[in-house]
This record gives sequence, C-alpha cells and structure tokens, in this order.
Amino acid sequence: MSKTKPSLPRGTRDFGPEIMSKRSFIIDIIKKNFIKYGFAQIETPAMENLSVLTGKYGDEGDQLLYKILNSGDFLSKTSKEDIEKGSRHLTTKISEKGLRYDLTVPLARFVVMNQNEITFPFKRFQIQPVWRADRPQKGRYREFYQCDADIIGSKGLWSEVELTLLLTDVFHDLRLEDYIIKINHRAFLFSFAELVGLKYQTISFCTEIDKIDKIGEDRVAENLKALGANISQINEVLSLFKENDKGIVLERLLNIGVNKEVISNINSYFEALAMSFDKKIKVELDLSLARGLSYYTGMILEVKSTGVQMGSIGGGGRYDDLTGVFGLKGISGVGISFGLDRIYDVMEELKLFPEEIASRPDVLIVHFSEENLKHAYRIVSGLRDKGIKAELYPETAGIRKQFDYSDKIGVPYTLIVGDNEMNSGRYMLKDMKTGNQEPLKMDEVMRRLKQN
RNA sequence: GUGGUUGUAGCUCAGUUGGUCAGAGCGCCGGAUUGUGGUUCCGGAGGUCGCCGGUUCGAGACCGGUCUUCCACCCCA
Repeated sequence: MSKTKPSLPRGTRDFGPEIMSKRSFIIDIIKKNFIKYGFAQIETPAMENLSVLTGKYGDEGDQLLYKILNSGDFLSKTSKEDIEKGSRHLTTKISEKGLRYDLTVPLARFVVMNQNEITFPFKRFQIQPVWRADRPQKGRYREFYQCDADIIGSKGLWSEVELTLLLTDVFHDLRLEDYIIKINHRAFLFSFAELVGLKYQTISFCTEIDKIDKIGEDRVAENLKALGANISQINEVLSLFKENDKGIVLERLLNIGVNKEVISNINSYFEALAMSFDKKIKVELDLSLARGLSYYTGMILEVKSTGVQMGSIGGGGRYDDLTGVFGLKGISGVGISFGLDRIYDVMEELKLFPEEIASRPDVLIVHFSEENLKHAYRIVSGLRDKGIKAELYPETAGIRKQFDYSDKIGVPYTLIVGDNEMNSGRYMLKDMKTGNQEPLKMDEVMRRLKQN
C-alpha cells in the first residue's frame, strides 16, 4: 500500500477544538437572535440539481459553481460530438448536480416545493456551509458558512426595519462594535444608469460604481465615459454620492426622476430606525453601494467592518420575484446573511473573543494510586449528576503530571483524592488560580462548584 | 479563470555570492520534585529544507513543473 501525504483541498480548513469553540460562540449568538426574532430553522442538502443552481448567479456565478460528476460511467451518455462542442456543453452531459452556492436559491426552491405547507409570511433561518470555486484569499474561502434569515411573502417595510434591528442585536451581542451597515436601493442605481445614458448597461454601470472607494472617482468616471456615458451627468451622480444631508439627497433623487414611492419608502425606513429602540443603529445610506446578487430588486444592504480590512461580513436585500424562476409568481422576500468565517476573522484580529468560551470542565479530579482512582469513580459521577462538568484523570500518574495537565486545560478547580481524603471523608478542593486549597466534605465541594 | 507572491522542526523565524547551514527561540517529552501545577535548572525527541524533475563535482539556496499561502483583477460572505 502506498502512503499518501494527507492534504486538504485549497480554500478549505479543519477546525480544531479552540477554533470550534469560537465558531460556536458566534453561531450560538446568531441563532439565539434568529429565534428571538421569530425565525424558524430549516436545512437543505449540500447538493442541488444543477437545473436549480445554474443561471441564478450570472455567468460569473455559474463559473464558480462546483459541479458533481455523475456516478458510475459518466461517459456512457456522451458522444464524440459532445466533446467537440466544448466543456460547457459537455458539463451538461456528465454532471447534473452541484454544491450549493448560497442559501437563498435553495430557499426559493424550498418555498416553491413546500408552498402548500408554508404559512406566509414565512420567516426561516438557515446556518449551513456553501461552496464557491473562487480563488482563495484572506477572508475568502471555497467552503464557508452563511447564516441567513429571510422573510418570504411580505412586502411591508417593517421587514427591512426588523432585519436591521436583528443585525444590530447580533453584532451587539458579539461585542463587535466597529461596523457599518450600508444600504442602497436598486431603483436608485437604475435611475443613475438611465441618467448617464447607460439604461441598457446597468450591470456594467453598477460594477464601475462599486469600485469608487477602490480606484477613485476619476477613474470610475473615465471608465463610465468609455462605456458611453454622458460626462456631465456622471459628475452629477458622483456629486450626489458625496452629499451628506439625507434630506437634500432624497430631494435630488426625486429631481432626477427616481420613483417617488421608493424615496418615501427609504425615508420611512430611516424614520422607523430613528424611533427609540434603545439601540445604537449604525445604518448609512450609500448611493454607491452596488453589490449584491443579481436577484435583488429593492433595498440592498451590506455590513462592513470598520476595524479590519476585510470584505463585507454580511449582506442582504429585497428580491421581489425570487421564486418566479421556479414558477411561483408574486412572492416578495427580504433577507440578510452573516458571513460566519469573516466575522470570525474580524473578531480574531480584533481579539474580541471572550477568554472563558473554551470548553473545559469545572473541576478535575487528581489522585495518587489505583485505589484512589477507583474511589474517585463514584465522586466524578456524583458531581456530574449535580450538573457539574467534572473530569477524572484517567490513569495513575505522578501528581505533578496531573497538575500540569490541569494547567494545560485551564480547569479552575482540582479535587484531590488521596489516602488522607479517603480516610477523613474530606476532599482537598484546590483553586488553581490562587493555589489555595481546603479540605471539604463532599456536599460542600458540590456547593462551591455549583457557585461557579 | 489571468498575473504576481509565499513555503525551512508542532509554532514564529535565522540561514550571507550554490561548498561542515540543517539552526535559534517558544512549545513538546523526561528528570531534579512518588501529596501539589504555573518559576527555575538539567537532559531528550522532531525536519529526505512543500512535492517532482533539471543544471552542477556539489542545491535549502539556481532553473522548470506542481501543490499551498497571500495579493491584484473578477466577483463576493
């Protein structure tokens, strides 16, 4: 048998115990808040039929889809012609499933397939990995977790407000304060594109607009001009981006022909957030925000860390007709997504993880002999029955070694079981931080440990 | 997918123009100390220098390929 060196596919990672306790810390907070806001959890398969996935994320997205080779003799249904027609065509012959690319399209499929069982508005959350055949970088992985909350089948503005409050609560609970929620509306972008004369190239227009903080206004203006945009109108749009007064911005938007209803919606959204919710809400209207998947049609939103150089740590928006592609018309939805892995990276870099989240027992029992060890069987079991996280050093060993181990795992207390203790019925409970120890009866030991 | 970048002990990194350059610190294991850890002291184990091939009398250092890391483009959580 040949020995192979173990390795991991590019852009994927193992998560050891310390990393997992931190990831769980984040997930638990997100999940707790999802539930608090009335969302119910669902899960969907890692793989979907390619017919569900393809064409939903644009050409770029299709390229980033992981396709699964058909089982068995995957060439049996292909001909020489299929190969000659190129890889794109051939793919359809040898692969019919793919790994999920996000959680929104699977949700749309789920809603359509279960429309008769679902009560609308349908509020669901989903925390699962997704896969993209992207080139990995810092904060960019080929396998990563999304934590989505969506409200399907409601057009009310309260949904947007509620999701904004939810975002705020989660970041507050994580103690991650250096972030900003940027919002924009697709209708604004469409109007801008029309204004500069790129009505039929809105995608290209948005792509350029999105690069403003990266390459600067001047180069964006150049690029737009190259696309055929009118220079004076470009300048008008760019100046609008810099306007800080929200009232003036909304007025100017009205002047350039943005739908009145959309403007009043945005206005109502900010008015709602301005009400006292006893929270610091960090939302900012950013007219140059042009990202988001191709299916967003209304408000779009992105969460940026202001403390760390990192792509967005969350995003979301409203999609008026997500289920339309699967034959269910007239269902509007709005959703947000937390990027677990990026939130992790940000929190790690900012050292925001509390120290006490590592999983460790409350007490470790140490001993001197086989007899002591056996005597401790009942003790450790008794402690556990009281709900105390107790661990017993599993074999006889030097007491020094056992204390060394206690240190390594960071256990706050050790309970010493030796001949003295067995004879007196009083067990030595040692506080590992102070080094103080005290002989105590078992019920007193339990009382002390329960306090912590 | 395109261009560039990185890769030496578990970790962080030294290693001069190819010729005792296979090293340090930390960590790990053992002992000093068989009823007491975090300090100290002593000792020890670990690497075919990412992998494959080439140039050379000789390669960790040079060349090619490949994998990985990070960066830019693209796009995104």
